[in-house]
Amino acid sequence: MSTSGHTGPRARTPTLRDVARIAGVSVPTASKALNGRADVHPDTRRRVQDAAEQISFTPNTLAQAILAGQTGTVGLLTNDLDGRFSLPILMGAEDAFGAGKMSVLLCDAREDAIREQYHLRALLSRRVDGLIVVGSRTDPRTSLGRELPVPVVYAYAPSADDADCSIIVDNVSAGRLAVEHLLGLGRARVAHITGDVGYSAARDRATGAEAALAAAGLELVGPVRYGSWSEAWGRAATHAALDQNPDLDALVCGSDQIARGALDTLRDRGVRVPEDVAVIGFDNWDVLTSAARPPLTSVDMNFELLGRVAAQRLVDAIGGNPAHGVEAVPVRVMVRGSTVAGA
Amino acid sequence: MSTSGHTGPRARTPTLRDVARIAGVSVPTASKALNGRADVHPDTRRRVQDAAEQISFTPNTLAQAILAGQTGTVGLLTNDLDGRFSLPILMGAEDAFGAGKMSVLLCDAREDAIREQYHLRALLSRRVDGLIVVGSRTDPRTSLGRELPVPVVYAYAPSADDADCSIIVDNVSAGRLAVEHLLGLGRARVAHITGDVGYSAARDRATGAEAALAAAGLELVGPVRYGSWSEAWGRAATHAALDQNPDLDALVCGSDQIARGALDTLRDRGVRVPEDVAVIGFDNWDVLTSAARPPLTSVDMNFELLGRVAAQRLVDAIGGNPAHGVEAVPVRVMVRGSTVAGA
DNA sequence: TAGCGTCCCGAAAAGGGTTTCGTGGAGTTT
DNA sequence: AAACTCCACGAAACCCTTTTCGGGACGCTA
Repeated sequence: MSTSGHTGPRARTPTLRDVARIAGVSVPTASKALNGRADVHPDTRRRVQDAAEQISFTPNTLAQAILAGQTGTVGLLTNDLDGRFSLPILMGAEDAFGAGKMSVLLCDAREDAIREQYHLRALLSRRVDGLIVVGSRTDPRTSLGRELPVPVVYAYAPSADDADCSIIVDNVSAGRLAVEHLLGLGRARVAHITGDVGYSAARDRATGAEAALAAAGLELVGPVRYGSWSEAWGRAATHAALDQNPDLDALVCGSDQIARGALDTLRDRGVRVPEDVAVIGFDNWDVLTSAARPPLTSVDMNFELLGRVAAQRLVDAIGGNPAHGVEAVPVRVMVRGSTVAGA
Repeated sequence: MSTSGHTGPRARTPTLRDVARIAGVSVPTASKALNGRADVHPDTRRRVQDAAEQISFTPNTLAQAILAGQTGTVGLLTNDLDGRFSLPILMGAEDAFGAGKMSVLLCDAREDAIREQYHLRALLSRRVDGLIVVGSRTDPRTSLGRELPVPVVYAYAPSADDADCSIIVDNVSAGRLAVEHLLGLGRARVAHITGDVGYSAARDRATGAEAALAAAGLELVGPVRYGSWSEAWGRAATHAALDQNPDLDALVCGSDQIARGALDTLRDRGVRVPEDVAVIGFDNWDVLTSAARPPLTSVDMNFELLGRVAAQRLVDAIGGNPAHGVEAVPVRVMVRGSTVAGA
């Protein structure tokens, strides 16, 4: 019968008291020695450090947190972990926090208000120092309230309460930049195919696109074609757009998926990209853009930066400098072969 | 200059002592009242509950954890948050833990051993009750060691140490199931295009596919075509396969991306799918499969289940029943139009 | 009315760590 | 030798909660 440590009762994790006993000092002295405080004799400090090393002592962060009133943890309350927006935001935030000494508690509420409340209570009882709430759509969401004991930053989906701090992507700018990129390439007959009109992301991008055209004294070719965020819609709408306006020379597609569908239809109809029609998408989702034929130019919404900015604002708020209102993160055009040949 | 309460110094979070004071009882009595312990007069209990409600008291989980020696948190140490494998595993685990009262601390080591050690120390100092380590490849990884003070479950990438507990996807079965699906449809001339030969996932799937053919007295048409996990390779390899074996009637593609490339090439060459050639992919990545023309049949690797199983094994281990060795979760074929017309 | 049992409640300890403050000893000065 | 200073260490208090245990008040019985 094996009685190896591996299967036997797990050894109690060593405490500062163990370190102090081995080093032959009191617990407070051991604490001071390990934390680099003054008033400890160099020889004593070394003995304590050796003892700590010997038993692989790690200070119990929980005990420290109780004293300090700060846990060094933040809650990341997402609503659509599955979606492609939450993940890069989460990565950016994890990155920004991890660089400091913050740890991230992750919860997925899955768009369920009940579950969100449940997780909120759990996070608060764990005494997180702050909270980032990540939405799954750009449409405003209800605030968690002003009475929370910790600061909150809303990411992607802004809070409906302007007193809250929200970090969002700038969809109007994104639409504008997309069109400006096309205009800069000499295109002038631009059509727009996009997703569900119920999404403010779709409406905002259309607004930006039309504004950029208006600034150049132009208009969209044909109506804004709202539909769904799918390749199938991209294919169907592109057929319709070409049928109605055979002379269009650029397509702004509301998402990379729609753009992929558009590319397929253009290819099927023998329309050359980018020579005859330039195509641009949104989101810069690598798996879709780089594999397309030709590779797809896309507006990168900078989700990871958004996550980092949200984390930074939260750290600021925890430090006593809360921000209020909505802040938009800049976007950028990733140029590939669907707008510039050979790019 | 606003001096509203919102921007002022944040109120100290209420403690059990506050509740006790308001209710006019001692702290222990308040504790017993709120925790449903006996030996509390009903009237007293109600007074305490009212007081707690009144100041939105939430017990400090940290203090409870120090007493109990259990924090109710687990560490999720991923290496490729960006990849499409980690996320569903993470979701499954979050789901399984969240249903209990476990909270998840998320860290991303990004394939960096230094960063992994750093995060490991941070998690241990937070006294997590257990750890799930998610790899980014199916190839075995070095163990974190047997001397850790908490149980560890490895997910996706198994530990090289068989004494550890690892949960993996069954790539051999996946390859076998893919071929069996095709054989069941009456196909007999099956070619295999897959990704980087350096990935055990690619080799294992090929092994399973060849085994299933051998069991039916058949062989692969042409060699296993290893390449990269990209649409471009799928397109190129499909051309090569068709040139060498124009009579093939089924393509097993090592990933959905490769399969998308294959579909494009088949379409370009006027080969009908699934009538002339059936195509099957792996991973069942929705954005790729459902948007394909026709929709792509794919082997679902059940990542979310993998995450849930890993979470369950970890909970078992924390409860004193550790599992050892490697456990594979079952996979399943999601049938769509690329193998069965109209499906 | 003395004694006994119940029912509630609170004092004390525990858990791991940090901080404040007091004290003992050694070394220095007059 | 007495007085003083300074260094290094430890006792005690603290953070928040839970658990154990002791005891006061009360009602009931003999």
